[in-house]
Amino acid sequence: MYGLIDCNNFFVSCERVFRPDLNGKPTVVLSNNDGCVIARSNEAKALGIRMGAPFYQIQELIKRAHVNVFSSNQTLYGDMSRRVMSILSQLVGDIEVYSIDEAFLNLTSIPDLENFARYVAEKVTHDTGIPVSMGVAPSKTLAKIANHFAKKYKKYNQVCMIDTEEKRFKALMLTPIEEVWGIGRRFSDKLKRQGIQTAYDFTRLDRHFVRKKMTVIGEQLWQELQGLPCKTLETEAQDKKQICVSRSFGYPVTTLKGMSEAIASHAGRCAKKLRQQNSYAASLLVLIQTSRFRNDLPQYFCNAVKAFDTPTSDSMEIVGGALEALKSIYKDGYQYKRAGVIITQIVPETAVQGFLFDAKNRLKSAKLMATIDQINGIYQSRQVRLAVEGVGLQGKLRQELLSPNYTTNFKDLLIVKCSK
DNA sequence: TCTGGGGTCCTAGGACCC
DNA sequence: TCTGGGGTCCTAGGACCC
Repeated sequence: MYGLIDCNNFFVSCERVFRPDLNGKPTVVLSNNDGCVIARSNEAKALGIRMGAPFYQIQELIKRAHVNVFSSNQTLYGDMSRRVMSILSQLVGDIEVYSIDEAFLNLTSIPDLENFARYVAEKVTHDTGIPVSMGVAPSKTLAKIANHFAKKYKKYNQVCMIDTEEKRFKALMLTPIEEVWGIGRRFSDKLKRQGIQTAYDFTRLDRHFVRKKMTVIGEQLWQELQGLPCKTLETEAQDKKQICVSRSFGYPVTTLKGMSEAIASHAGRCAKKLRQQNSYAASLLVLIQTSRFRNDLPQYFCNAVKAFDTPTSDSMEIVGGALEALKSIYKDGYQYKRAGVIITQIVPETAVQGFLFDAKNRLKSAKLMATIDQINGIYQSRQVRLAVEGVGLQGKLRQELLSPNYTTNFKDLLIVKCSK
């Protein structure tokens, strides 16, 4: 059996741990640049605030209903996530960290499953302050559905089990097809046109028909919903096949110098992530864009690829390559809104193919990078970086409603006062 | 004025090989 | 008139996830 544990309204819950006065009050968390809503408390959902709603469009409602608003504090959420996952690892052993707020658990051979699941959920909430829901079922896809019920209906008291055929049928019939994990907009529209409304209807389709229309992915889904597990638990973090850092700017960028700083900084971050998984990259892509929402301004979307003769993880080479690519596509006269760097053709350390005419002292560069990473590791920051990266992203982001880094910065530690 | 960021997998089709 | 058969690798595009 699989368990899926999922933190409720995660980003909002993180803020509430340190601001208990917000419990019961409508609260939302915004994306980068305070652009749109990416997390909502139940009270905010009840007000009709949509996921992804642009912030400026709901200003009035926010004021009228006294909604509490936060900028994205990824440092805080990342740290809270780490705490949740570490408790889960201690209790279960076999876990797959699926996203910042979700994990699959291997619950095979646990005797009193329901009580155990309840204990895990309560323990996480007790130790971190984050409310969670747990779904338990014979496949990951069914565990997702069970989790959904646990979250939606209070009577489940955090835990929903799909452990009999009767419960499975009932759950499938109550699940609209578009809510199934792995069915997005396109497939749900297509299926509905064929009269498929629920997950149950989907399981009644002919297997070969599903395979033909929705590839192996659809076929796997079909089997998982029957209670036949196809997706296994991936307990080891896999190396990334591509690494991407991209950001929208808080304010338009109109100069090559400004754009170079952003690209250099993104490339530097990519290189650091690449070294963290001990990999090397043979190619990167730089992209720059104007705002697609500004029809009144001239638009320009462009990207360029830079290939390396020898796969590298050296920040100087990667940043240099990215800037070279940028120069080949940059044009004056536009208000740029977004820039990004994507590293591709990633190979592990053991599979690096050398280049016959390579003139670079790779040993020396590796030592330098290791030293930089070590220094930055101590402070959990990027204090040491290339000068071309400038002051980095912080100056270009808009984050007007940022909460303190309660758990990662001494200056932001809460002070508890004892009253006499 | 103002609309996020980072990933994965699969398939079809083109280029190329013998 | 008629134009093989079997493969690999790469990329673009589609679909999906949180």
